[in-house]
Amino acid sequence: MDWNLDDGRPIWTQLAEQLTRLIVSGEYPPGSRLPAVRELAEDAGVNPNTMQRALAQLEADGLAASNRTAGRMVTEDRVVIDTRRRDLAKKHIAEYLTAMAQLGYSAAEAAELLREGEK
Amino acid sequence: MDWNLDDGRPIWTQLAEQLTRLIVSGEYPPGSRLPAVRELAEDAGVNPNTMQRALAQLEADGLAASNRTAGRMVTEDRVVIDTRRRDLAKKHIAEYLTAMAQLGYSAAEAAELLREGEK
DNA sequence: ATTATTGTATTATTCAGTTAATACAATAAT
DNA sequence: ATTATTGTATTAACTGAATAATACAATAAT
Repeated sequence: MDWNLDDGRPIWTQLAEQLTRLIVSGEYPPGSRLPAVRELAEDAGVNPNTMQRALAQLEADGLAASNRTAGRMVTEDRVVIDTRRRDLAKKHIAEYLTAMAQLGYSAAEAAELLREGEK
Repeated sequence: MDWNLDDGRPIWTQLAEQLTRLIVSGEYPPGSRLPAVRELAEDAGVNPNTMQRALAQLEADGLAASNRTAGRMVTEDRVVIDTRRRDLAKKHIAEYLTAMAQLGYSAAEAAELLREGEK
């Protein structure tokens, strides 16, 4: 997969976000097993330590838990996952509106431009 | 003013973005004089070197130019400014749609949620 | 003419993020 | 029982971002 590690923010932060997206979008279903730390790290082209840090964040968020040698599992709690999905959506909506407002676009204009696709 | 230096990205990047917003939104009109580097730095609570770096970016973008001791002026070229404003808007639109798509929301849903405000 | 203010450049230091190279304990797989 | 794989921890080194402390040249203001 394409990990898209572009902007200047810490890599482990971006990795955590990416993993979170994979979970809330269902590509890593509830209760499923995540790839091993070393495997994920190689796939993303980062140091295992960096990936470990990202995964630690996922655990802190309650999205995953590790069973030591049995690997790491996505939480079975769909409420946690869905809540996270909705919260992220709300965050993106707010950020979009704020960004557009700072450019001088009203909320109505911001919504209208979305419908047009671009311009 | 509130500079909102929050996320983990380099501060000079965020400063440049903030200054750009002030210009494209018209708070720093075309041809007007920008505050001195040291003044801006103090206001933002950052080192003058860091603010200088942000301003260098603005010049590279053609949004401002320095007249040595006469201070630094916003470009008079309204086309440059307006183009930049539109490009930033397009970027935010694309980013919003991408972010929502990664969460599993269609473009229609993303637009709908905007209209509802939240949920 | 003198002074203050401007943008700019330089050097050193600190700090967080990242990589690297291991090491260890637990346990699934054989 | 042995081996391989798992998550985890540790230490060192490197890098870029940021701060700090200056310094300098140009010129507007006095």
